[in-house]
Amino acid sequence: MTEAPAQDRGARSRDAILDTAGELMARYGYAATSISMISSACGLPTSSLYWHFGSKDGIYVAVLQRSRTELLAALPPTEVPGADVTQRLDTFLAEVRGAFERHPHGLRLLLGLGMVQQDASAAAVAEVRQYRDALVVWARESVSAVFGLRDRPEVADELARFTLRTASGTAVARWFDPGIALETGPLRVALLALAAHHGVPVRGVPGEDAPSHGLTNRE
Amino acid sequence: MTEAPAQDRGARSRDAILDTAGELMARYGYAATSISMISSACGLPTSSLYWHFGSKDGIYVAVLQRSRTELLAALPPTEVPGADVTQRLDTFLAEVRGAFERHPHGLRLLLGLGMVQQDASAAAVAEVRQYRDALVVWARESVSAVFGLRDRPEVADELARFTLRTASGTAVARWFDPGIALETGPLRVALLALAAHHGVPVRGVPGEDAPSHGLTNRE
DNA sequence: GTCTATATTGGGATAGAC
DNA sequence: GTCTATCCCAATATAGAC
Repeated sequence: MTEAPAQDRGARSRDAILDTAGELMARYGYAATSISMISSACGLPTSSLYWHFGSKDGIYVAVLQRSRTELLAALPPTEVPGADVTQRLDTFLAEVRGAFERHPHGLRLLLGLGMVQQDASAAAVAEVRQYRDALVVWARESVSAVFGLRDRPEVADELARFTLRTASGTAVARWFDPGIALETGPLRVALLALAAHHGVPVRGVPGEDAPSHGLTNRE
Repeated sequence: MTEAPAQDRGARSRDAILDTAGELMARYGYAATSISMISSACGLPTSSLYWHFGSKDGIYVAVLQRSRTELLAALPPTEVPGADVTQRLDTFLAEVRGAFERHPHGLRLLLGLGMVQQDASAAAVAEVRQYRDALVVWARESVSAVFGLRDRPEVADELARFTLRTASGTAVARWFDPGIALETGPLRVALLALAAHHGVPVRGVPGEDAPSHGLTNRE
């Protein structure tokens, strides 16, 4: 048991490095996170970090890649089940809220590391953009499925942007107040109103209040 | 004319330092912006920076202070003129959009510098929070005036948070796409729907589409 | 794959002439 | 108030034993 299962040692160290690096970079940002911080936080010498990832930049790219993979896997599938719009919307929002809760690092990484431009390599910048793009595509397809917008791509775009802006803004607010959760209640009302505003058929038309499915999420 | 007007030299240098420091810190964040970067960008030696501000931290605090003052001065007053809700809302959103456009650094600074915690002094952290708090108070009072919510503070809180989340999220999106503007059109629809959802009397009740005042702001 | 030790650059900050 | 020159240290990165 103390004898590590053969060559797993390397993989476990790799994961440990990524864990602590992700944690620190999400908290302090890329530039403010030093190799020695990571090293002392995870217990491995700096040379091990370099052996595994080659450079600080390499660590950053690897952290982003893993975060992207995990977050996308945690996000609800773009084919949302449900009979009508409000049902699908509630399912969708509940899952988004859950993913946002369980993976607080994703957006933080994009925020803190997004400010790179200068010292980051081309690979790093590319990975940041890919992360962002993946979220945009996911959001567009999801709202498209929820509201049935296959033939109204501009509307799907607008709703997706709106959802992502809210999520990003909440991630920012979280810096000041770590306890803050994604407020799906107001977002729900807003998305339904926006859809209706564009003439998208919605059963629970605004005017009559939306039924509270226990999703109102006010403190 | 080449002879500087007496003792103004110092003040002009001070402003120049704050200008370039603000620019750089908004772009790269606090940690990634070095003294030498600022020095060579504004043409003054590092010793001048230290003479004026004492430390990198001092520069940061001064930048934040000035940005806060300027942004708050540029934001619309919390007493919004207008006969009915939609009129006041349109005025309000137009001014917010304008301020957001003309002062792109404010939120960027809060984002990039917000990630400080570790190397920033207590004064710096305090200034960040004061900046944030000032924006929160302004937003709350503004929406309160727009929607007439003096007796519904929780509703004013929710609308204010929602507005700020959207603005923050847009500031984040701007990192990837510098051209992006605050989308007041969807925000307008959302705020009206949220108000109506809470039973706040609104003349242009949702269901009948809101009149486009040329504010729809879709690309 | 992991360790100790180290090379080397660039960072923040200061001294002191002008 | 501004300049040149410099100190000190932390940061990235590498060498080579184990």
